[in-house]
Amino acid sequence: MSRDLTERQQRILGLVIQNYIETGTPVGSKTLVDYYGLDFSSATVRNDLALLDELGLLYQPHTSAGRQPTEAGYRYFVERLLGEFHLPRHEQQMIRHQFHQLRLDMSQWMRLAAAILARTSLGASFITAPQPYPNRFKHVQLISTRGRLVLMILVLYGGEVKQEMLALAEPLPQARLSAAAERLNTLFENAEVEDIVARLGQMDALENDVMKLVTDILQRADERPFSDIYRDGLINILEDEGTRQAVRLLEERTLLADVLSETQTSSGGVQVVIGGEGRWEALRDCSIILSRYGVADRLSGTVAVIGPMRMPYGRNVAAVRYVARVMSGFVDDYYIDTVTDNITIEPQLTGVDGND
Amino acid sequence: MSRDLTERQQRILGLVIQNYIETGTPVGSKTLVDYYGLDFSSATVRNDLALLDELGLLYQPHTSAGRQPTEAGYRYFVERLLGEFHLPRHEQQMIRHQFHQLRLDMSQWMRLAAAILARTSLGASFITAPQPYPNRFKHVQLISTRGRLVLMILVLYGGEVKQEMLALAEPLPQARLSAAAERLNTLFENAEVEDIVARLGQMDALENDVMKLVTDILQRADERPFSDIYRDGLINILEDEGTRQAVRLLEERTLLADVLSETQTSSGGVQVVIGGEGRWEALRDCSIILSRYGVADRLSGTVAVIGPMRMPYGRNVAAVRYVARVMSGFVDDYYIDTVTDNITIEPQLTGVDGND
DNA sequence: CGTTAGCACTCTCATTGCATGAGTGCTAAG
DNA sequence: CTTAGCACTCATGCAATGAGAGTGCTAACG
Repeated sequence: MSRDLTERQQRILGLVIQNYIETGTPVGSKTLVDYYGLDFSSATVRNDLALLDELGLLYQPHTSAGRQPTEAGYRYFVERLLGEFHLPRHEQQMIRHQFHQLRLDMSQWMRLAAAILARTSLGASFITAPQPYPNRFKHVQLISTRGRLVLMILVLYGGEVKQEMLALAEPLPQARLSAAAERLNTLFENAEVEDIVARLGQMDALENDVMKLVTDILQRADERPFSDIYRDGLINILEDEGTRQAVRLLEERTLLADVLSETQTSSGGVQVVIGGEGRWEALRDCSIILSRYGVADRLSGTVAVIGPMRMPYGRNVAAVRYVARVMSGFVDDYYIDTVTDNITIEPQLTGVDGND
Repeated sequence: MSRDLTERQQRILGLVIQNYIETGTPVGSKTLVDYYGLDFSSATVRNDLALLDELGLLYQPHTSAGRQPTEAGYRYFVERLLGEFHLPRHEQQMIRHQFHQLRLDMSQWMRLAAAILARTSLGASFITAPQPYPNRFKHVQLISTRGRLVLMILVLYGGEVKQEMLALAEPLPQARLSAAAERLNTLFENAEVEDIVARLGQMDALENDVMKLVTDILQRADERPFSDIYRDGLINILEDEGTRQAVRLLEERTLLADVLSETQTSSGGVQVVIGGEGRWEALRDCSIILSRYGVADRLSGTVAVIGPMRMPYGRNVAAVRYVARVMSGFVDDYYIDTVTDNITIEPQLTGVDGND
């Protein structure tokens, strides 16, 4: 850490990592010189390797083996050596094209986003639905079904639609239900949970039941975020025992919530979590590339790629950034909001400019 | 196949399979006699083993090893040797209790059903949403959002709720949208796709646009069924290379659709697919236990457990059967339908009675 | 004729020893 | 500071070996 690396040392570090990412085997001084036609000798390289080893950026799995990157090595690589990289134009085009095949439905977009990332990264991917903050009431609809059962459909600002059955004390005609819904819609337009809670008990039984259920749903949505999530490419990370553990992240909502809340606290940069950062055992051998998307502070979700620590960072960061940007565009264009001066999240890699 | 097995041979076959399921290692004649205190000698057992081997029910991985079941062996076991088995009362109670903690929402039920099966089977599980047949229009709602954008919410008989944005030619006030929705609701009450298609072009522009989108959605739902599916317990099947392949089934919708359409053609029995039945390469080393649930022929989904061929069939069949029954109850009680004389699917194992 | 004891035989699996070679660190010279 | 040379280390692959589990077969038995 302390002193900065010389240019040659940086170059050697970069080549080791690049080669290790390609081949998966520890890389030695001779390989390095031969393969990349370096204009200094293997002995020189050895000296630098020893230094990088001492700095904790590289290590050898055993005495007579070549070097491979440590977590710190990857981190140095990602933060300082990874140049600007964008998806080739035609790939961008293809992605945009696929999105434009779809109709205007967030769940379809999310599914496709996950699929695209899984395919281009050869890792697993996930994407969480844009969470509005705070949740606000937009519209409720009551649909008479059978006997005392009523289907309640709740629309929130942000565009989320929740549905749930409601059992009445006695059957009521659809007209009565529609009237109640209409009244509630004008009464609670744009209300937050607290507003609704405060006014419970001031309505008739039906309306009160409905709004009670609405508050339940809203509170639940706050307590258990990230419930709406699409995954893909699991099959890609099942080969190695190490990456396989990452499936936990995708299956256990608590772990996912934990990771998501500890990262991405800041704005819209692409963030790279390497080797679980010592905090998440299940991610010990994995890296996650994630980015927020949506409308900053108001309506944002996370899109991510998970793969082995040994992954093509340049390419994958670019893919995540691009997909996040496309999704941000959709959210900005099509999502329901009260105001129109949205500021779409523009994913960048920390400190690196993300224009294309 | 030809001749029936003697009682002793059946018993030996059963014990071999039972022991193999427990230990995972090929089981030999001596182990069998010692472990289960059989009242005939190991030589006798050897003779029978040789016969069972010849019949293709058992095989030895190599000359000097014990026997283990073939696919045919498992099949014989499941179909003819597997006695009636039910979940212990307290487990049933616990499961019911967990369901009653939830509110009346199909997606929550499905999520829980998958979770319960994953936990009790120690395998992977999935459950598809009840598919109504045929899809019929119940209710549409148009919600003005921002500019020309309208959120359309479509409710189908069966209770499925679809949402999608609709871009109008020009902005319209909410009152106009509500009026149109109301008209469409009376006009198309209970209509199937064909009815709607037939009447396209007989309405004003707005109504036509809406119903065009509705038909699109309905047709798409028919073409790509099983889109609403919950999985759980993937982590349980990742250890063995063999079972790991089954993840494909859970990730690739086409494969899943293929398997589901080729099985469960009949009514509500619990069905066991062993080793892919020669048809599905990815399932070569797996077994699937599946059951329909819901309302026969009208509104049914599938619930299933996937695990290694070497799985505790008795227990898992019981679990699937029980969960399917509970879910059938929910569908019967709470789902929207035009008629009320539903016939809930009662899962049984083929030929075996499933009352409890 | 079905069952059982005895026995030779087969084949896997774990262990050991050994040779190979990649890659290192160190030293001394350029 | 860089480089050539060299002794050294250690994982890996291969062959040989022994132990043990389990078999099939034969002959005796009720």
